[in-house]
Amino acid sequence: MNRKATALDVAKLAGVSRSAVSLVLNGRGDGNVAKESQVRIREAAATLKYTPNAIAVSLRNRRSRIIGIVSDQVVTSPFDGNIIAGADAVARSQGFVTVVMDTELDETRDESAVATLLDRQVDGLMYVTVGLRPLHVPINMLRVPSVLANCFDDRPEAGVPAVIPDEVRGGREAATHLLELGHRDIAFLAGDSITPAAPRRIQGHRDAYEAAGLPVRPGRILQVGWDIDAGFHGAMKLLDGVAAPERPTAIVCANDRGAIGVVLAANRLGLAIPQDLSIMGYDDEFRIASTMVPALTTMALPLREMGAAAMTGLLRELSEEPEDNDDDAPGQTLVPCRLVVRESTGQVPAGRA
Amino acid sequence: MNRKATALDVAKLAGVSRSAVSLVLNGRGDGNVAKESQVRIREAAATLKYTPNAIAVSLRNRRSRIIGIVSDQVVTSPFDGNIIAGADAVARSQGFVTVVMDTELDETRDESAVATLLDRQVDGLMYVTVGLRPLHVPINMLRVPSVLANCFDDRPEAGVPAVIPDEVRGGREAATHLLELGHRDIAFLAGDSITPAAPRRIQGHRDAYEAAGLPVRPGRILQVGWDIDAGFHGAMKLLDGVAAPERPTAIVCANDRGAIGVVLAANRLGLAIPQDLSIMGYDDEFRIASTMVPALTTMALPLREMGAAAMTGLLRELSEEPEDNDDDAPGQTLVPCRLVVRESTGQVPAGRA
DNA sequence: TTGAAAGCGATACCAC
DNA sequence: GTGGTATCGCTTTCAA
Repeated sequence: MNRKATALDVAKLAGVSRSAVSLVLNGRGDGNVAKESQVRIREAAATLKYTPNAIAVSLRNRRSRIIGIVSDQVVTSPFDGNIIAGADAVARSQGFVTVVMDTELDETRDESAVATLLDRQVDGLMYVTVGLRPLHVPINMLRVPSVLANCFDDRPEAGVPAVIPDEVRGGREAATHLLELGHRDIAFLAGDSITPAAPRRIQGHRDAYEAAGLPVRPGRILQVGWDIDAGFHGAMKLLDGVAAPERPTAIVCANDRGAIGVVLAANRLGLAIPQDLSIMGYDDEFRIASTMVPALTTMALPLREMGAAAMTGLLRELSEEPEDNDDDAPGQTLVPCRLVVRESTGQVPAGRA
Repeated sequence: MNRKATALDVAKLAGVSRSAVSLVLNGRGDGNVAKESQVRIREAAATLKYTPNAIAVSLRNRRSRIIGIVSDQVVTSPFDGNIIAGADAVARSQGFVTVVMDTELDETRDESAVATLLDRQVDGLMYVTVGLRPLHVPINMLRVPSVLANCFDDRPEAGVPAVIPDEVRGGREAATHLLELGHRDIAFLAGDSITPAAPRRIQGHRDAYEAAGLPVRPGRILQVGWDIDAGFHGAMKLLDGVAAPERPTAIVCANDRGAIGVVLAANRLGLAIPQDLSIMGYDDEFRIASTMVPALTTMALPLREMGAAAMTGLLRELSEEPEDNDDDAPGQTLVPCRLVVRESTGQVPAGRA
């Protein structure tokens, strides 16, 4: 198997021309090529293990069936890889291949990554980020159909459709879950105010309280950060040395890592979960939330769905392109989060309802 | 900017032929093209924002400057993404682009992923896995220069070079760190016996004891699994209801997640870390080990280095290929792990030395 | 020093 | 029905 077989090799072996080979192997044989020849061509292709040279096909057709994915740090970081997985699954199911380029958070590489991808004649582009955030869309992305996943254009005039999680609703449903368990004094350990996810989740939290006709107790919403130690210290501030009646009966964290910190703190203080304190995470991080002790109730981000939705929209745009109708501009698509109830949340302690 | 500029457009604008454009833009202008024309060509290229069509170049040169990366679940899972990051950095620095295809652990997709990549005319292939493991190398990988990262050929006759972490040494150095702190009764919560990492780390652990002339206490090596709950239950087995003199003074975990479980258990039992118990993780997982409370001492896997080493070797093979000399077959390259000392390990408690 | 021409491998139109 | 041929964009001889 020295060199790959070409269409010409197949044609020779089958005793026909390469045009015939092309037609038959692309399913347009009937009505153009004699049945008999078709069989011979297929046999020849099989014996030679012929597969078309995708590069040549791309050059000829001026489309590569490649979707370029630019990621800020999805590959490097442990987060949000399922966005790419979801996108790739959809792409693959339609005969597309995805090419991922990770800029490792170096924004100066954005344009060059897009340029490289464009030079490779990608048919479309997707930009994926770790964590919801505004994005300064690389100008060259506008040259081909594009979509944003987990981020949105920082210029209002937009133009590039975005698929993002419905964070407000997620925050609302998280709070609602706890309110339904009888909790009234719920603390919220948010990430930071820089990323849009935290304020949106907080907004949802407030919405839930409002819908229940209850006031959010002052000082119950703290922006502490996204890591284990942030959750730990935030929880200590809320719980350590505080008399039981003054303690929140539940803590919602900005993510599962923060929740780990809260559990760590609760363990140290001798508080039982969920009997003394209910704890919720956010993200449903793979093999973190489900394996915690106790297993974490959490709000799962719809990562796969987001990736799939973004890719589906992009591929649709690709196939519709000839018409070039902008009137169905999708703008932002909000994908709902999923509440996953496990063991870390329970009924409010007696006397605190 | 409707269609991208081609070499012909540049040639017209500069008033020369496309051959001249090609020569100049590929650095072989001197001695072939008049200085004056060279300037005009460069100017024309700049004004037209000309960049060569990579697809056409690939077809013509019969090499794509693309390295295909097949991953079992590196993209999807939160682990080991830095192998790809390290590999990509090296590839990019040499003008190559990497294309990642993730099979999501579906081995039946291995061959088709390789075939797809081969159809795209990749110049080389890399297979990357999450966690060290033997790999049934897809047969078609042998058609182009290839390399394995974090895995190794399950058939001894091999042929495909592999870059893997030096797990035995890692286990040894972890144990040595604790022995140097005076610990004599060290427990090892290993993952499972299916993946080769656990037994190798255990081997290193035993080696360290042997080198120190000490016996490993029976029952101190438990294979419990890789997750938080595994570490928790393993630790409870070792610690709960056990009198202080009979408790191990240190616990080494197969990974950082297990260590989280051990800390959780220790907190519940009222044991202070590291005063009562030293705990070590393994992996130095991003924003886990460093943000734990207390911050975890851990054995960092050399992920970036592995990826970089694998890609460096692969690219070298690509450039050497003409000679086709197998005599420098690299076989397996072992990359050392890095001990990261933080707060979870300390001197052995008084009286337990 | 320059430009014309031959491919790289596949597709699709158009005569036959 | 069939096969010749132009074309995609670029590189690289080879004449002029």
